[in-house]
Amino acid sequence: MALTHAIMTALLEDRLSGYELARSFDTSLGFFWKASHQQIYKCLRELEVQGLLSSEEISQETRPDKVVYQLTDSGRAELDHWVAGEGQLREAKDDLFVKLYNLNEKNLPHIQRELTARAEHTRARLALYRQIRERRYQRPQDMPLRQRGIYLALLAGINHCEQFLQWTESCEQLLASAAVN
Amino acid sequence: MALTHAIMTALLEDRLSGYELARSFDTSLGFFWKASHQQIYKCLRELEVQGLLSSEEISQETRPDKVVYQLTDSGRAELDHWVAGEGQLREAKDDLFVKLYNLNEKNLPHIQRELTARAEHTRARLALYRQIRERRYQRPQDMPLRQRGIYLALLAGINHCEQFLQWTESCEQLLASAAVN
DNA sequence: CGCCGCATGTAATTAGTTACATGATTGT
DNA sequence: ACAATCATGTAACTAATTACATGCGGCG
Repeated sequence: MALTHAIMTALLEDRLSGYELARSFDTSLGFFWKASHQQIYKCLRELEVQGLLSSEEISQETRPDKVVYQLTDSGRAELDHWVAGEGQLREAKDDLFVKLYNLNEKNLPHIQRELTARAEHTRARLALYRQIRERRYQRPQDMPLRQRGIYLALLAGINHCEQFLQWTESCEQLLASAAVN
Repeated sequence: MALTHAIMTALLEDRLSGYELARSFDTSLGFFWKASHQQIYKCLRELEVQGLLSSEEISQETRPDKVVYQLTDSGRAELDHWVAGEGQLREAKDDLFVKLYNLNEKNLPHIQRELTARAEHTRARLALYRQIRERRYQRPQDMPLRQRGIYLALLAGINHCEQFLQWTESCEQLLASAAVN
């Protein structure tokens, strides 16, 4: 489960509760690895049993108590070991492309709508990425290595969105004429 | 399971055996939806039970017998229904970006190697995509709708590869100076 | 004779999703 | 009063991976 490594990565610099992890997976690292809170809590318990994380209960006055986790030395070692290993490529799976294989006169309007919706979603995502870049990564070349890595991941997200939006324009062009016929 | 729909899509025009499906998932549709042969065989049996596919055993002299599947009317209807429904976006998961969040002096050489390997893999993939485009999609605007859809999926693959390769160059630039220090 | 491609599976495990559940506090 | 946010879980299920297994025919 690479989710374990994503969680440990999120804990590299901060001690976080399951809830906070789930929140941070809605942004930042979560742009590249999504997980539900259920999965995260389960994973956290397993990681603690394995001794890769340690936990501490924090009492809070105004809010419910929470349990924060941090990397243990052996967690750090395991993470280093994972990073040093060969990453395996998992092919992206996307409904949209499978649907395009089904394109015909009848479903054309619907698929065009889906393309538009995806473009819309991608535009929003791109705006968010760009905002993060402007706020925090004006001069990546001056930053420490880890920050540069995070910046590069962000840049991959930005480039991917830009490319996707260009592609949706190609789709519009190639499908526009068909809509008339 | 969207794999069922990918399988039905692959059977839109051809009657195929499980083995042939697995092979075709190494190319074409498989660029966008991967599956192992075990998963495919299992799925085929379930789809037949549900009446969405029908099968026929084909005796072969020089090779082992095989079972070919084809879409039934209700399979076609189900596929149409799925295409007409709302597609759900599943966020891509990629080790590489999680690893970038772990970037430091120690693992830098390894991560650079991984980036290079991915670029290499992407170049090969891109060459394949381009070959397919040149051989079969010289004039997509003159093709029937379904072919255009398939072309657009291919184009997404091409654009994605091109974008990724540009990104790996950004990585090289931003990480080159660090390697010296 | 041994490996490769064709062709099909079982079994066990891991990963991930969906539905449901609880209970506190803060803001409108 | 009601919804939203914080905080944590259980249970059931679906999807996917990994390891193992079988047997035939062609090629070098």
